[in-house]
Amino acid sequence: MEPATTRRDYERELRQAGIRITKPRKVILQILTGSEDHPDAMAIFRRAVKIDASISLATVYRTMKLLEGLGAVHRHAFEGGPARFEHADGAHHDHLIDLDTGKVIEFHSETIERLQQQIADELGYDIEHHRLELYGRKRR
Amino acid sequence: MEPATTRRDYERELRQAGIRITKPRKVILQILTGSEDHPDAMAIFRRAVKIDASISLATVYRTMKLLEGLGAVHRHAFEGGPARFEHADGAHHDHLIDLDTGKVIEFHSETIERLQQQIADELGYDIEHHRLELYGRKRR
DNA sequence: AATGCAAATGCAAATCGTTTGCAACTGGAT
DNA sequence: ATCCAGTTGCAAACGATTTGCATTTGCATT
Ligand SMILES: [Mn+2]
Ligand SMILES: [Mn+2]
Ligand SMILES: [Zn+2]
Ligand SMILES: [Zn+2]
Repeated sequence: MEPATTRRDYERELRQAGIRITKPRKVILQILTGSEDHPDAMAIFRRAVKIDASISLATVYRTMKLLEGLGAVHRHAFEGGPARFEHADGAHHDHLIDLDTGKVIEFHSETIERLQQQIADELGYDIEHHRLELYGRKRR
Repeated sequence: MEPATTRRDYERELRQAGIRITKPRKVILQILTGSEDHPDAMAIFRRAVKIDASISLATVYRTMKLLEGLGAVHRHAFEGGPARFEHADGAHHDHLIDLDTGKVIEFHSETIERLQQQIADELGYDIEHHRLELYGRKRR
């Protein structure tokens, strides 16, 4: 049977956007698509250095900005820390951040999404994007 | 008739929290309670200097942190810019940011709030606080 | 396979928003 | 009026991110 979703081919996408596939970009894309967490630039950099020791942090930042512009990654600015990233594969979701562990849990509510639309409608706005973050602690 | 809501007396609150009412704090509180917008530290500083030319930006930052800790102000980290503040008087609300003008529009949905609770419940979490920001443009 | 050149890189320095060390200065309790 | 811990202004430090620039590299062209 077929996989439920086809994985995006980011290198193809970059190429057809007229952007060069360089070694650092290959490495960073590989890290991004191979991770299911939300690493920050420094974490991506550390992982990248293991694959290609010559990569610089500046290039990680430049690449994240490039990929964000192409819609290939999402940037999150959770409270307190540096920006964190995730590949833009997969469906939209929002985040619950565990204040004790820093763990990020993904969730999605179609109802909330609809209500957001409705609110924007009533205010005469079109939503470009939004951000819903819940900060909490495990109940015990 | 009485006003619908009684305005908080921040100076009293500070005093009873064992915190000194200094001149810079008076000025900053006056600015905060007298504003209905969401100024950043530099904007607060500029307004403060007009009232007392000796105030420093460092004190604005220190005071904002102090007031935030006391629950007297809320800090927002909207996309792109520096942190912005508003006094914590009034009821909870979320924000719609106009991407063209930077204008911040407040809204509230009891239904969304309830759904957030429900989601956290199902994930076994207690929400400490949350952040819902809509970024959009005026429909035309 | 060699050439050419704009695009991309690494490095270090710069920038931005925010925080902090420290000596001088109050607020407010006595 | 005195006292002293809390608070201030200043400048320097900070962490995250961006940028200038000389060098390297992808890749389109021969
Ligand atoms: Mn996610
Ligand atoms: Mn508000
Ligand atoms: Zn959402
Ligand atoms: Zn809310």
